[in-house]
Amino acid sequence: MSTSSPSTPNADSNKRADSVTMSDIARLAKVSRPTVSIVLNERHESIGIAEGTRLRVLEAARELGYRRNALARAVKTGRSLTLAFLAGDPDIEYSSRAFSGVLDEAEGTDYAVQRFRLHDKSDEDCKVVQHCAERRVDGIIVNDTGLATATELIRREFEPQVPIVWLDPKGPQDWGVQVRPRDIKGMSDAVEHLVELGHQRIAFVAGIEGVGTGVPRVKGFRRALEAANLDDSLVRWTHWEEEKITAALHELMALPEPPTAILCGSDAMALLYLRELRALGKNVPHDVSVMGFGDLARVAHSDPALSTVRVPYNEMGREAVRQLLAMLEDPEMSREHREIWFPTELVLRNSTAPAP
Amino acid sequence: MSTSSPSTPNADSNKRADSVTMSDIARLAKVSRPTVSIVLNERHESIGIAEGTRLRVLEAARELGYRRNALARAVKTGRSLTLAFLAGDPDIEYSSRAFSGVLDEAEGTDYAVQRFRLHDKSDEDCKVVQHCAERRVDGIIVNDTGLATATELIRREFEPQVPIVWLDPKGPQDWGVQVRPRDIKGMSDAVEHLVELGHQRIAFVAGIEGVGTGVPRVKGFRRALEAANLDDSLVRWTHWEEEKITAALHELMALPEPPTAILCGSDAMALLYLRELRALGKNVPHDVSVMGFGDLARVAHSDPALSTVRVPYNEMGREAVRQLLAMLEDPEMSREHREIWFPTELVLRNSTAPAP
DNA sequence: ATTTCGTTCTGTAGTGGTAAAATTATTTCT
DNA sequence: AGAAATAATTTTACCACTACAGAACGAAAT
Repeated sequence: MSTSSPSTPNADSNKRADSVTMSDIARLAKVSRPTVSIVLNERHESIGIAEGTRLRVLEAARELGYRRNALARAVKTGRSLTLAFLAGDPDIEYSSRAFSGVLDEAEGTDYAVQRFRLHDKSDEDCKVVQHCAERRVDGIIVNDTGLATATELIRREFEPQVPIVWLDPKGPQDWGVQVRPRDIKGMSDAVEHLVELGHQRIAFVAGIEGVGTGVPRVKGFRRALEAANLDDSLVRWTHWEEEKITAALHELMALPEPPTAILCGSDAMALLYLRELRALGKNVPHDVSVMGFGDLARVAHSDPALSTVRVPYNEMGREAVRQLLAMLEDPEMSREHREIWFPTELVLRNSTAPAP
Repeated sequence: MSTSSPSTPNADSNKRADSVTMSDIARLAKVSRPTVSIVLNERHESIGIAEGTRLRVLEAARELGYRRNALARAVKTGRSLTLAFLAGDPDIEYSSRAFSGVLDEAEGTDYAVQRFRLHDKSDEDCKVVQHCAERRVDGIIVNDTGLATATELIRREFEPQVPIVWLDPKGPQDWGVQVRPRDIKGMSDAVEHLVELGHQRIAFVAGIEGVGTGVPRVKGFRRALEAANLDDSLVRWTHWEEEKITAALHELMALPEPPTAILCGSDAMALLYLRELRALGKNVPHDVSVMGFGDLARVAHSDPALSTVRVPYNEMGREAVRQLLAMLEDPEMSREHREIWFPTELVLRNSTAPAP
């Protein structure tokens, strides 16, 4: 047998440095492995372990520098103590703020968070979702999925086994647990603020017609203007392309009776308009008031500082985790269809002023 | 094939997550469990499985909707196929850009990424690091650790078992694999640019003296000014507090011979100065040139658009993963002390102009 | 026909842990 | 003191999977 073994040098280097196991502790503390398990998981309340033994095990664990093996544990218990956060690129502020909230809330629990990136391209997303499934995550938070196919993909893969929370999903959805901002209310608050300032001609420039956050925001816009008996015809859809966004502004300002206030579908758009209006020789806020939506960190430092509607992404991320944990506690909760609404907040800075 | 009955193979959900296992496939395909393992892991090249058997297993797996259990696999193989990314808050753009690169590069491999948050508070970080250790991650990327204690904590926990890559560590470090930007070169490039524009009085406002990124950047600043035979005395340290940053600007501009160009330790500071200089009635860039450092996404849209030094965080994140994977391939590499330097790039926009 | 060989597959024994039943040790009660 | 009750451990089994030795089989070589 050992006469002609191929001399591969993988004899010991191939094996990963094997860490300390419960068996090692058991040997040192002169107890059985399950005893170690009971002690280290603090199940001695219900099982009963002599104090002396307990301390001996603890001491042995400390001495050997033992770290629990969450993987092995997960195999047996069927719970990986891992949550998945599926979203687009991490350097988009909306999703990173939500993610920050997720980490906030996950901290202090035993859950770790795995980050997966969605692409809105169904074949790549399919792989990501499978990858996620193979990890046996206990719960899933999905943020920022524009594509209906991804939604369906995720649903098919995980429902009803794995609880899912939809964080600010882009469209309406008649199933699952959803955490959403009160976009309608947020926008109508913004309109009311402008109306109070005496504005009569108010425009709203949104993203893609009929899709995403624009829909409820336009609804809020129209609702508030109707309530104030004002013209709600100044809605423009732009597809988020910078040229089209700029074109929309130029078109509005070239109107015989141009708007005295412009609401933007996003903060990014509002920042662009601040610059663009300056280029047009308009003073914000004295000639035109501008408001954004979202309250990105940077809009507090624009010039003028942007008035906007704060969407509490961070808190929403926290809530998503809370919901998930509740569903893990009580599987019955997973079956319910729930929508949790988060209030937005009017943030008034210097880009809004009384109508000229 | 497509006429398979929609019969659910496992009993009603009395048990929590009873997913399909290899045993189920083995039963259906009438082979043993190891055979299934060989087929599904595509080890048939070296083991040898008849094509008919292989297809039968594959078909059975498809029919049952099998998903590999990465956890169980990890327990046996000792590799979790998971990387950890330790950093501060995810909504800091620097770290989220690096994280984006990490995800870019991890995609397409079998590795998933777990995100842990560091706090620069040693007791909380200690818990995080332990948590991370329990997950048996295969490799670790650490970004943005200001505190030396965290560095030491991580080192003690994981070295030399688990390969670590330090992504833009804040201080010098004589061990481990480090991925760093060429701060010195970046700053001296910036100075050279200003010198070419005819500036003679150039100031640099940095963060905390002797700590972090300010150190190499000041070095680059001094080096370039010396080379140009210019005064390098206009260095100010501010501790990153907004009032102190502003105070530094006022102090500089009140000088008998105020600087005609100001280099900032960060983009955020530069944006603040843009606003502050406008308030002082100065025109940027005609009266004063301003440059940032980092190239945050938003500085392209400031007014004027900020000239800055791009730090390729995304690419650095990618490199960190590549380094980690290389170390996992060849454990010998983990022992080396390596520094990988990434070139910065001068990004010239509209906040710099010839000296008045 | 026997040996040799290679392919294809299975049996067995892990991996590190947990759960529950079974066993042993220690009290308590009569 | 002996039985019963209780506490403290251990034994056994299992989780889903992988590694490896070796068995079963047929084909080629002798």
